[in-house]
Amino acid sequence: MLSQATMSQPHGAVRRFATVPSQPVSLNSLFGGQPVETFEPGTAVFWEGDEARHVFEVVEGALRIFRILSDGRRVITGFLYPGDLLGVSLKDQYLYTAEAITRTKLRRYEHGRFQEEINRSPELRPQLFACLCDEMAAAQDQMVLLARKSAEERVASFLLLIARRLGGDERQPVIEIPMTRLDMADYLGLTIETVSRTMTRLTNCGVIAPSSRHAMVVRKLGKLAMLAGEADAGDKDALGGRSIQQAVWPN
Amino acid sequence: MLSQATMSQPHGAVRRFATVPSQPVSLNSLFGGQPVETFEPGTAVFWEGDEARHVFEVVEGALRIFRILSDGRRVITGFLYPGDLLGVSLKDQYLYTAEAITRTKLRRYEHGRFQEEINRSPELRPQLFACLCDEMAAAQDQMVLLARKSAEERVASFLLLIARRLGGDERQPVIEIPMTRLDMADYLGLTIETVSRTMTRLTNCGVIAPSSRHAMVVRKLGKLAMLAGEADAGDKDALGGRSIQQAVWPN
DNA sequence: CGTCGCTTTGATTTACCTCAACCTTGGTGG
DNA sequence: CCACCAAGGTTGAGGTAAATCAAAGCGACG
Repeated sequence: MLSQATMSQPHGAVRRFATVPSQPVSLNSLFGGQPVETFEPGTAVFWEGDEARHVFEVVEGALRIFRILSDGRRVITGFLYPGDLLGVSLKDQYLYTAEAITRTKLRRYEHGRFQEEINRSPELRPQLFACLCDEMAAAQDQMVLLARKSAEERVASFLLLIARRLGGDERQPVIEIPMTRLDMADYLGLTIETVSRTMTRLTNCGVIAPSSRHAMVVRKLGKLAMLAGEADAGDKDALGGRSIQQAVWPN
Repeated sequence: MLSQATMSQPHGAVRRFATVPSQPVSLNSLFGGQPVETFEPGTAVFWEGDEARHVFEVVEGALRIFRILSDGRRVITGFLYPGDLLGVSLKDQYLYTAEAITRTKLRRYEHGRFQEEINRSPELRPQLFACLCDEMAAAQDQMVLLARKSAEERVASFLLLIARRLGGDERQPVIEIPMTRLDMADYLGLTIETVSRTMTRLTNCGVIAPSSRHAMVVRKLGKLAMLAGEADAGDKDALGGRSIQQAVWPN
């Protein structure tokens, strides 16, 4: 819904679409001429295993990217927002399904031509490379979350990610959560019940204050960061910087 | 980076160092002229947060790639073997620590020059791109494993990955496992005890037969694949192919 | 106003973790 | 050559976080 972009997320691409100055060639500007296509909530843009014919740019809305195990277990490997690119990872088949969460608008670019453009432009290449690296970094964060974090830390990490993404630097950001509890659960490797209980607990602690089912105010951003287990911890607002290695830490 | 890439499905590119034909320019051939450096078991090649000055090629041995949470929890995000590249992922800081598991030999390339070479060569570029994509695919497999698989499925998946990697197509591959149980546990998001118990169970079922602490024979590859929960399931030998889209599929 | 999908809350179960003891292996030195 | 030791690995008993099972609350929409 909101049109801000940038959050290194699996499959995402970063890049701010809205505020492109026009002259400089950016990845997103590539899509400028393409017609906008609309996808209703719950509809798939493509399926895992489909031949990978296009690259997409998210113009508006939100999508989930997921894979499904043979017995139905679903794993959401990422969410996409305006400005993100979709389907860049090549191979000749898509390796995940992409589905619209809200009503979503996309621009499409033929895969081969996309590759050509990238190849041709020495400006675009490093941008794409940087995108992939952000994506890789996000994937690693997610592996850390899934491998070693508790339910509370997972939910807190998720909310924090969203808050930083579209809450900007505000101390008590209002955040929109377009996805359902089931989406969150499948992203965080939990069940809906556990997600729900954890959110309730966060509410009772005064860390968050829900305004509707899909929106809330983060009242204690610093506390949320602490709960997320990311070692930045400062009580007020965290500096986005990835702070590393402090083996021992009070607080 | 290119860390866990190799572990998944050899997409061909950049893999195996040994079988490079010599004339054609390959990513690995770039490192040809560089001197070989040796790292003793347990020593770090670089630390998370270090300024990313070099890209490395693994010539011999095995490494672990990991991150550590503030309270000491460790997550191994990948293992590297001969032919793999390390540190490709840019940013200006390494975002994980790389440590030798066995005595390891590496070749080093200065980061900036590596970038230049890549930029210059229209042959190398797609190779690097393919590498990153393999890596991304592997990261996603790992997310699926961590988010939704049981302990048994995790261990089975891990053994299967190794078996396919260095066991070739044999039906009862002999596999070497250079890492300790703790490494496996931190890679699979489990504890050593659970890994140990699970391996014992697999042994009792006749699926594997340990020959030493760090080597074993996989006696029932098909069964292992089934236990790994990867939907290939066939009772005999699985076709390495990634089977996809089972949304609706009798199997 | 009733129905349907999503969410919350509660009671119970369970897979995995934790704690603790013991066993194996490989290296070292007497 | 064997006794000893330390590090890594296995096995067992018990605890717990999260899953599962079950029931109700809450909106939105026809």
